[in-house]
Amino acid sequence: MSPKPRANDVKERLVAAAIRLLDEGGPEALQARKLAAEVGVSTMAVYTHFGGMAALVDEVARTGFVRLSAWLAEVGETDDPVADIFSLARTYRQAVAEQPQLFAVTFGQAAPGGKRATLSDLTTEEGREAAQEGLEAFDHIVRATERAIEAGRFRPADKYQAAAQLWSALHGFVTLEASGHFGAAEQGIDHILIPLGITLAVGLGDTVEQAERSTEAAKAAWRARNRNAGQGGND
Amino acid sequence: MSPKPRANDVKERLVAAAIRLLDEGGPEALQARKLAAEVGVSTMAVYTHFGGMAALVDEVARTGFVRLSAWLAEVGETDDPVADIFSLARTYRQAVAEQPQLFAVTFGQAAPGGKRATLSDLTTEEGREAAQEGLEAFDHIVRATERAIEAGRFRPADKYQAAAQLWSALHGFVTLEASGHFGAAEQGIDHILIPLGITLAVGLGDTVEQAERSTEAAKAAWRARNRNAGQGGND
DNA sequence: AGTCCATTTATAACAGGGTTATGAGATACT
DNA sequence: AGTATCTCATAACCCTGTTATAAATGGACT
Repeated sequence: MSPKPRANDVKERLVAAAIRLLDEGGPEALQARKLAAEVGVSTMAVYTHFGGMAALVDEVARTGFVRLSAWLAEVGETDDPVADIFSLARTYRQAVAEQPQLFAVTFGQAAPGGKRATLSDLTTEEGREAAQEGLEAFDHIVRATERAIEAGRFRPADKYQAAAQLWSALHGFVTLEASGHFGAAEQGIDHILIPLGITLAVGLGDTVEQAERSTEAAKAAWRARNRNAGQGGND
Repeated sequence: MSPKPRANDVKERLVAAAIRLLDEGGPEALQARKLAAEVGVSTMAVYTHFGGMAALVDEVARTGFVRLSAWLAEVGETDDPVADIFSLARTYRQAVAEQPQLFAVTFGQAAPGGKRATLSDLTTEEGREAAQEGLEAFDHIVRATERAIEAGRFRPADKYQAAAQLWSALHGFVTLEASGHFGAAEQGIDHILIPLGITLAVGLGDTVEQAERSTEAAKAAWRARNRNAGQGGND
């Protein structure tokens, strides 16, 4: 509705176009000339707004973290914190599965700039206040872990350390799956991710029975959510 | 001792130079002209021996898997399979910590070619025979897991699925640590990797006491191994 | 030994990227 | 209105992957 685009509207459109081209054509599609053509400006726009391709890619990576956080935020809290952890995991995996190229950049896998949002000493009292963008995603796991501890499902423990364990496992599974291991989608989830979640929950203090019940609860919540959202689930 | 280099000796020297430049200067140092200058040939060598930079990078990635496998193979088998799993994890992490750039390429994080050794359906009976290079590393984890199950430390389970859980967690920790999360080396190991290992072992059927004893055994073995090898441990 | 053929290699050019110099246009403020 | 600043298009520059071409090398066969 704006014939004359606003001042830094170009900036946002460049990032949007970058993500679009990235998803469609992979990292090689992230080219200044292609971006400029897509948005309808010259390559100079990249330099006036970002200073170079590296900074633009950094912004794309940051956007990935923001989207992941937003997605995880949509996972509400129920009275079963372990089920919530499963739901977070499923959502985390779903985000990466839907936009693998974007999150490959976000997780620093293809960023040429090399500068990535480091969470530094997340598990120590100190460096945690230096909360960057990426920390928000981790915080969702931390909070659910905290509730699991408070509810007695997990043994008393440092919530950050316990959450870091869950995050490591989840991130590893998602990364390996995105790299092509673990085969088709449902297979990886049913054969590895869910058993992995049960293993971790039990190892952190839950009972096998309760953990399995929580996976069923999370599955039901997932199905209900997809039905409402009307998303043609690709997994 | 060979004044005149053999025929495809250039090929090996190119890969060696690539790994050297990669470790020293990061992915940006992987340039045809720099490689050629380093080896003392023209850039044509890259094309006669590999067909292009993409294939050369693939070879570098493959070399990473080979080195990882070789390193894991050095971890012997003791009568404590859970301790062996800890030792494998420590070794896996050590390899990545010592050559982060190489394994960033190996794990497909920076490969522009996009073609990576996919392990496909590792957890199904079928696709496992299509054993690629990278499978050897995974096999070490599978075998240790199998022994843990046979020894009664882990509950009876599909060894591939259980090993895939361990691999996911380990790979996730290593990846996140290499990205700068989890802070300094010892911190990440003591605060996250070891507790994560205990959590997984317990979740798979081990007792807390036995799992903790195995971590101590693995620590002792690690110290003894570093003493003998005389490696100035950076972790 | 001499000749032929395949492979390897160097040189030089091409193509496609990121980046920069420069000036024109637009925008905002006085 | 005038001026300063920001934004952007044009055109060039440099660097990197790649390729065309021909020289050189080395082995195989007669």
